[in-house]
Amino acid sequence: MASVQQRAQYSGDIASALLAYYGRNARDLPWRSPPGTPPPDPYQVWLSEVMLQQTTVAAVIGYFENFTRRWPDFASLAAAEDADVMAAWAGLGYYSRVRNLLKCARAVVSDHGGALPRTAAGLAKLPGIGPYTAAAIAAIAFNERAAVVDANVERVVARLFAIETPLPAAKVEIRAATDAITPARRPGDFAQAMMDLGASLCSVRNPQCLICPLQADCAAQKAGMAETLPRKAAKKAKPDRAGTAWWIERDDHVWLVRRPDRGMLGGMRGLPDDRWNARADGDSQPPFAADWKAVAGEVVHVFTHFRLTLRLAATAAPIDENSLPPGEWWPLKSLDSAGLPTLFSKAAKLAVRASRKV
DNA sequence: CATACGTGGAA
DNA sequence: TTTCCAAGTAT
Repeated sequence: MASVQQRAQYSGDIASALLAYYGRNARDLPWRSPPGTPPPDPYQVWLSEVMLQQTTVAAVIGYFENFTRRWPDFASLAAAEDADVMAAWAGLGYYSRVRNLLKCARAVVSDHGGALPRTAAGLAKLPGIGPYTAAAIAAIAFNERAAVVDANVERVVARLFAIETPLPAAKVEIRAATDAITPARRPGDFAQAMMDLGASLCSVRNPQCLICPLQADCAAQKAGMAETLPRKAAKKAKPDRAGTAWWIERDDHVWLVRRPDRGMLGGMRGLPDDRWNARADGDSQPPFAADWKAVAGEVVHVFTHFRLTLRLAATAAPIDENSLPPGEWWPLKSLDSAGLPTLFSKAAKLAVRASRKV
């Protein structure tokens, strides 16, 4: 296998071939500027990169449009109400991202004069910005020659250099190889081109090597092993958990709570529940004594590391306000704007549907 | 280094 | 139906 030093002499060819490909095939995305043109607004680069963490382009586009319309810059986002921003993020997942998004916007305004730091090292000190996002913003918005390594780039680079070490152990080697082929000119276009390539031709399954612009440079293609790279450790099985949520209804309103900042769906609105979690079932204890009736049906929801079966129990009897957990009455007719994460959105639909039948 | 942390689409 | 996994970060 070629050393990183030996690889470096090929970097110009790889970058040139890739940038030429990008010039013809770049996807037109709302947070992008066309290939070879001045960089986009750093605020939009940052917002899109955070939204795109572990999230598909298709899922992000609508959220990006909504956020930039409501909060077009750091100042407006920093001044927004937490609950409004959290609700606008609902459904996108990984909710620590939106908590850190607000922290970051406020830090930019209060500690950085309203503008992002212009280097990857400076960016990486901000909440929610790790090694990938720092490098991506620095390269795309500020033209820094930073090595941008996401899952797409890991796959492309592992194949280019036939790196057979399994992930995550291979990360150090992959990052060095990425750095060696990253050009000083147009590093942002190069990074986005690598990610576009990984998202299209250099896919996990059935890579289209025969029409790949880097085919001539690809060691894995030469060895006939492209589809087998990168190697990864096997995944663990997801445990099954069960829990109960409590549907408390009065005068066409339902009682919603705000979840603790830490842990699952942290900081988001939700139905009161019996504290189910990844390690244990809920305790089935209702928040107060009442005539609880099981709602027909259940919600099955799959999280990253466990599968939850959520049952629903409802009460509409006269309710002692003092016995309710901290929360708020939410009008049933505007439940869509409550910003419920998908688990509770499913549960609410179940409850509403069941009550209509009765 | 391992684990917690969402969601929906594709095969 | 099941499995994989996507522009990762924080701890």
